[in-house]
Amino acid sequence: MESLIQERVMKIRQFNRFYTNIIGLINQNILESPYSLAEARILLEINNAATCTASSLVEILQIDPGYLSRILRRFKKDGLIEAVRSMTDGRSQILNITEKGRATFRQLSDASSSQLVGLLEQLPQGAQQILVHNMAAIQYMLSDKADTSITIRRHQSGDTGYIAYRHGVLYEKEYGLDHRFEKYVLQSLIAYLEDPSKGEIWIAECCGIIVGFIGIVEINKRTAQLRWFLIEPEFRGGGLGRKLVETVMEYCQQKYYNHVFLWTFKGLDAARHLYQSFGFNLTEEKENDTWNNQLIEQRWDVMLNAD
Amino acid sequence: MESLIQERVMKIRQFNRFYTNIIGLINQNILESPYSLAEARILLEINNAATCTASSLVEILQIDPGYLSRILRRFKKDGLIEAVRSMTDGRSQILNITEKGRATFRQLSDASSSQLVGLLEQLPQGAQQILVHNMAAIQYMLSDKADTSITIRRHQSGDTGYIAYRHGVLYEKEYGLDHRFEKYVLQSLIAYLEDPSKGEIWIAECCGIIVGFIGIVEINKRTAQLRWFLIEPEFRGGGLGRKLVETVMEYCQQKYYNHVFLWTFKGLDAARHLYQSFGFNLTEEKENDTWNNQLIEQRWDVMLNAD
DNA sequence: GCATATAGTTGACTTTGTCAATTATATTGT
DNA sequence: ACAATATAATTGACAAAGTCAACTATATGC
Repeated sequence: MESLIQERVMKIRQFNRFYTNIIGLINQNILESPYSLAEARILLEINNAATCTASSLVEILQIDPGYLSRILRRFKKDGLIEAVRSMTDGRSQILNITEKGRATFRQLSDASSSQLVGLLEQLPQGAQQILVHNMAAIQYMLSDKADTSITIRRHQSGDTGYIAYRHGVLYEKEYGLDHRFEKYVLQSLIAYLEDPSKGEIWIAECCGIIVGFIGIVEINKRTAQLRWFLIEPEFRGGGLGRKLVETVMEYCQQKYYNHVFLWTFKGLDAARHLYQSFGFNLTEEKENDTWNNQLIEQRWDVMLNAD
Repeated sequence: MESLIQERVMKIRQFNRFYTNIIGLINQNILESPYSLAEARILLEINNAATCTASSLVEILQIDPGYLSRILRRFKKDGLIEAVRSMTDGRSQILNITEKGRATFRQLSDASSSQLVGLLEQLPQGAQQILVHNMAAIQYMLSDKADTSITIRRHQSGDTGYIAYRHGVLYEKEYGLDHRFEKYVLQSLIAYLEDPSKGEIWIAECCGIIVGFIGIVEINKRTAQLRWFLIEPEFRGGGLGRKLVETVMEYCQQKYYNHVFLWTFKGLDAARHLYQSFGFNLTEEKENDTWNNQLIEQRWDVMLNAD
């Protein structure tokens, strides 16, 4: 566990070194201009901000006030900005960009844009989109307002396909199951879609990505089968499984099912503990003869008290 | 089209500003140490490289030779590195990190690691993984050795689920189709999985991400139906559709199918042109009565010459 | 073996950034 | 009302970071 986070840290640091170079590359043309990186950054801020004072720049850009003062003096001398004393506070002065300043800013901006366009054009359209999307995801996750909690929602279009997709990929990797298992999962999902009112699917999402799911289908008025329970490997061991089973069991109570069962494979210790803690008992074991003879299937049942 | 790339450039620049701050945050503790960022970077390079000379550092780190020389002098004085004249080239000297240098490096490294651990620990395990994964993807796509070409492969476990998933999501968004359509797609996929030898699925991937697919199923010895043809919106208009249809048509020739047909929806002009260019003719039109009465379904057929 | 190239160093310099002191205005508590 | 304190912006003095050209020593090509 400790080495897992160390590995991630290593990868992030590697990315940081890599991306520092990329940023350096993109900023190169600014370094070739008569303005420094800091100056360009200041001009950008003055250009974009509605109202801007030296002290607000100090705060936003974490820059030394003295240093800033001199840069602003140069900007004024060059006619890029104008400073007018604030009406409400005689100490501070509002910084406004001039037409010339705007032009200069645009020039700097265009130069670094064309650098970026060059970088993007080496990628096909779709890959560009993926790149930008990945950046947005990183930005979101590292921003303080990121909601990295796991949310659970009901079924939406495409979910059944996604469930089959992840079952296919993960059960092949973990148990060597092939297309026959894939077909079996698809069939079970069709049974649900025949009459969605006779069942439900819950999808757990984190940062817009599906990280786990669970479902229930009615077998008869009092009996329901728990199905399609899967947590993405990276999200296991964090209590998400318990949360999903809880959600299902509550639903069953509401629907007055007094008997719930499920089929699983032998050997999943974490899952066994989870089922046991909800009162499930092992009721049947059989060798799997269609997908993989090594696998032992287990049936677990629980009776719910009417209360 | 032009504004699309401009928008991406804007987003990347925003990410760059954001990430520059993140990197600054992580490097903060190095700035608090008696070594500068550049010095830490140099020490890292000497520590990691098998053999290292001043000139190799100049090239890797793009640093001024004079500046580097002085930094190395200080490192030698502090006992962090040792320089021995190269056997093979009397001009250059091999830089070796000493035990003390390694300790110093580890200290700097640990400090910035702990900063990163703090950042990571605000995220759940799985989200950490997603973050690192996104970074790796960016790094891969922007590196010169990135293969951003689109590759086409055959069916693997999970693909049918993925096909259903994307159909469900995109056909709901684009045509408002609901779970009944989702079920229809699943059913068609099951028919394929019943006997995978009577059909085939091709998956187009870019940078490890599925960006489109197509399939074929045998109807009888001489007739096959083209199915599950979908290109992710961002990857449309780049010739991928043609490439996929081509792949299918070649397969049909090999299998001696002389008649291929498909069902599609009216109004997809790009698709119509594509089908026509492969010799397909519109043979049937009917209102769709199960999913959406607004939609007109079309059947297209083509006879292949035996050659 | 001479011209040229490369590895590394040094001196002189510019740019970039920091820190404390200073002036002018604003705010707060009594 | 006004003294104490806080904030906005500037300035001088300085330190750190980085650049450039000149220089020494060794290597390489013709």
